[in-house]
Amino acid sequence: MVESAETDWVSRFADEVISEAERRAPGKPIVCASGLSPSGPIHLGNLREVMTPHLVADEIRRRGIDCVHLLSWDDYDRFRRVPAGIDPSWTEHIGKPLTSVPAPPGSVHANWAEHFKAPLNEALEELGIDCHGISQTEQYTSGAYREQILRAVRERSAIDAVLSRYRSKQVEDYFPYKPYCHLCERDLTTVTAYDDETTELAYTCECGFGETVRLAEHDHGKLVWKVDWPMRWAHEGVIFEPSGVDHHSPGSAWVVGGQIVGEVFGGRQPIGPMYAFVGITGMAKMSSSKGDVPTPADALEIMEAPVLRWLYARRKPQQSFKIAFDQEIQRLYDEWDALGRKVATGQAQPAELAAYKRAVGTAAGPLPATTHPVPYRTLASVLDITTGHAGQTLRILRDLDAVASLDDARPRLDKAQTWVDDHMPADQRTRVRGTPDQELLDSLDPDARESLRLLADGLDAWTIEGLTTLVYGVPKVQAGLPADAKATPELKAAQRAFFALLYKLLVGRETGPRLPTLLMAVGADRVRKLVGA
RNA sequence: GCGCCGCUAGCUCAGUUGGUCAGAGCAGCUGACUCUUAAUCAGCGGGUCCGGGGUUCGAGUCCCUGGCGGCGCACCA
Repeated sequence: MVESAETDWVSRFADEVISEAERRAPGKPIVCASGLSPSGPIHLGNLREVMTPHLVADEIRRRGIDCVHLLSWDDYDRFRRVPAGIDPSWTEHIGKPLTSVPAPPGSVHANWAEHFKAPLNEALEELGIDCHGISQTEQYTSGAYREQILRAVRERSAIDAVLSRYRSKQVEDYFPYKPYCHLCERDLTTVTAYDDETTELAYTCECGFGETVRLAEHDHGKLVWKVDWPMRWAHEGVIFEPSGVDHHSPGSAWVVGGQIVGEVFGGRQPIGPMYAFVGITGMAKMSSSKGDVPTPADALEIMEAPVLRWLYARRKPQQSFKIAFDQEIQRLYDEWDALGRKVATGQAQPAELAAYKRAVGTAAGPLPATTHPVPYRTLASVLDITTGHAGQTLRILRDLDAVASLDDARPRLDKAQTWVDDHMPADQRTRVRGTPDQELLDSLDPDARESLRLLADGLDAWTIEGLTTLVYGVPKVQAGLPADAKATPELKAAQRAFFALLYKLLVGRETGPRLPTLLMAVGADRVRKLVGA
């Protein structure tokens, strides 16, 4: 399954990761990692956190090298704030681990963290991303990190020294471990004493509770983020883990972590590219109504998994890009189909080919594809005018592109349907008139009336091709020209005028979807009624 | 204050370790199809690679320095 030398960014990282892994941990499976906090919806920007290591891990696997992709769920992080739209009573949970906070009202999930993990896990499945989830709640509460915690606490002055290099205001009594209160579950605790010999730790909580525990057997707290992250690098032996730009400033987690991992945990910082943000276009409707940003699941509602993978694979991590929820998606799909044709005929450039292969499948095999991929813009147009009516849709698609059954056009057809329903701009939507525009009909001159009668009389030619000939032919007949007359400027003008009249009568606008398709979708009887015949 | 990213044809972007690197797609223009409509096809791209220095035989491609745009950090995650 090893492909010829692919020179894209994924391949280059894979090269680097493989050789680095041989130096650091020869013979062991290579570890790539992602980390996500399920504090809210996991959006498309967060997907880069998973997609980037996935692509690299997948490339490594394609080369036949053992590789694991860990997904650390920071579900032991504190619940920081109640998002807009959630019952204000959730305020009482602020400070608790995300796994100890009740899920939003109406959720079927056990707690806040699970509620937001579930949809992402489903999306990852659909995207063919194979990774191993690790719950930090389970890790911390099972004592998996106990040695590392003791080590960090023992070395707290060293950690403090690293952090002070970047701090603008100094802190007193730095302590890298935060206990969750045993009474109220929250982290409003303050460590008041610690004995390095006995590991006895005393804390008080804002709720009034206080106690002394032995850290060596205490599994109810966590290392602060800037220590937690490097601890995990060392603990898991992570070789590759990207992170967002927000972690790459001086004093930020990536920077201080790189020093702490070695000085405190005896490990090494992973190879870790910085990735830029992922933007969105055309989500006015959703973001305003739902009050949040689109998720991978939202994207997968309107585009197939390979296309979404392609967006992340074609751009280098440090390059920002936008995901289209507006009409741009049609252009995107055109580009995608064109790339598919180039690949099929061997015309694709090496980097294009690499991105394409990463998009359509993984080391485990190809992802589901649409058997008969009709252009997305065609699907959108057809679904718009048929309003999703299956029989009409099939009739038109069969005539248009020899689609044998709607299933052949799926799942792309379903994605386009969702796009039309949820994202197609209202001003582009086609609304076939319910009743004739009597005022307009009454104002028509004899020539125009004649043209409509000719159209109505010719509607028996009930195929796309027949209707095409008909609509172009009516003005010719009126001009006394034969049906196969060559187009002249005058004739073209007449045709355009005729089309405009039909659009006006059928959809109330000067323009619209191609007439043959529109006529077919509207149906002969209704067309006759609307043109007053 | 510190720092990161970007700035290449109208738009979106490709351009591995410096040497056919000045490119692609879209838009646009021209033309074809009995078809100038929101679904077709073919042809057409000389743009100061943000500006200014420098290194080099040679720099979008490295260094320095200005500019513009986007973003981040110092307390927390």
